[in-house]
Amino acid sequence: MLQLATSRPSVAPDAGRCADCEVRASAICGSLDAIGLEELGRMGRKVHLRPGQTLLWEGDESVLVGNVLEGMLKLSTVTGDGREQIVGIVFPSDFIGRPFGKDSHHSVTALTEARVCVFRRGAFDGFADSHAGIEAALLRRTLDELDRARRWMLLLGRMSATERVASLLLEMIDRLGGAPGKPLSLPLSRQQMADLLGLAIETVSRTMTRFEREGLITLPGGRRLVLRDRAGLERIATG
Amino acid sequence: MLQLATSRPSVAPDAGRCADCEVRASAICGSLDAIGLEELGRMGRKVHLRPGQTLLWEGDESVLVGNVLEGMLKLSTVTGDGREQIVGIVFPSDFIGRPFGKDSHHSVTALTEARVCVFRRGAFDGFADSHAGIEAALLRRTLDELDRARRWMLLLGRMSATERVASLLLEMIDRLGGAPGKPLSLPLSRQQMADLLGLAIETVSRTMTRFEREGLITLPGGRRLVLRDRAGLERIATG
DNA sequence: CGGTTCCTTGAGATTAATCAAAGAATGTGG
DNA sequence: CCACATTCTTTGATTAATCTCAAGGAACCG
Repeated sequence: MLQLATSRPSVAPDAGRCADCEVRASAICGSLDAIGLEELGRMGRKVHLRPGQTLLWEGDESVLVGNVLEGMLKLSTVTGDGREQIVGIVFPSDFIGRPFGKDSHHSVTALTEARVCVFRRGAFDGFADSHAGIEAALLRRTLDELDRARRWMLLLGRMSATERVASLLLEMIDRLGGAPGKPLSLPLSRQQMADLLGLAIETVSRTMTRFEREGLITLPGGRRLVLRDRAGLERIATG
Repeated sequence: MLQLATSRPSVAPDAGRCADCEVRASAICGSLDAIGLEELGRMGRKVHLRPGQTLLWEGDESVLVGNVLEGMLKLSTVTGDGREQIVGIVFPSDFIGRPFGKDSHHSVTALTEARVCVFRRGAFDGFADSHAGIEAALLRRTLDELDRARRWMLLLGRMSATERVASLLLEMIDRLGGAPGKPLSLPLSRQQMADLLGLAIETVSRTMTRFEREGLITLPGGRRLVLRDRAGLERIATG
């Protein structure tokens, strides 16, 4: 919950080899031609983050934006007295940071080892303004993100603890390619699941063991999960 | 909570007089030149909605998008068994509907008398793609909307009923130009406040009367509100 | 004025949070 | 590879917050 002081993210010197970037096709850069890509490449640098390291802090001036190359990161906000809410999880090819805005409304923190391709916000804003394709791609992404955020608002505002946990498990299984019987390694700690679901950690834990007792899942320990009864989970998640 | 069947929205014949549109400067159309504006004008029509009328239904195909000209509308989703969550409130010059997407993830319903300038979604998508300024303006708006949605996620996930109601009152006071001592007419019913805050209607009601007992506000009846102690409310809202 | 809808209030049930402590899992240095 | 420290997870008991159910009062609408 509490963000410990973290060491400085390490910056790789070999910045802008965009042409053979692993997310070239799916990230917003996919909209650029060779010339634009070359120009953008000169502006960016690659940053490596260890789990727990924070790239952007809530409330700070919005200085960086970028694309996730590898790993998962959380976007989170905190109340005055330290209660945390995770407001989004990002995956490779997702965009992070707040372009066209003075400050960052949430922190961005690595959940796993992660690599991110970052740009100075001001430079990126200018570049985007002269490359309509980037803005168009970013618009589509942002609209999707907004849909997701609003769906999550329904979960946070109107669903019971049981429904919330079932929804999250299904979402993780889908996003991480889980299948019945196949063990899946959860990328989130119980506390992070709680912070995402707006619940206490104990409630998440209890709900998961109840699901196990009811034969919906198996928990072989060590943050691993086996799906047993997808239809059952779906019935619960739907309310 | 339950959406009653509503009559068909009435469509005004005098569609496209964009040049003297009341939200011309602040809506996304502000980015267009005279020619683009003329072209867009031919595509749009104006729709009048009475309070409670729904323009777009959750789950339906995304057929319409548009700008709010006058009034307030709510964006809402519903669980399988009918629990409602309001995921956004829109005001004049705000954009509504889901461009570049197959279906609409939430309903759009008038809270007050409202007028909206609407476009067929497909036609708008095409227009936007050939007018970068529109996409740029829409992107900025969508980013702001996403920030708001995420801030609300913190409220829904981590704040107490008391904090939620205080936050909402402050937001309404600010958005509607309230000031200490000046009576303000709330545009939301208690049920709608509850649906926005993820609370039961009784909890909202009780919290408001408690705020009145504590001298933070006065409730002269009839959905009217007088602010008495802004600092007090802010102290509560912050947590 | 009578009907309808909206709002408030009370009592009791229920859910989830909190407090507390024991039990895994993970990592570290010997 | 093991013993120990640390962190994460589970479980239990209790408390607190909010919801639900129920009913009376206020506002609003022909």
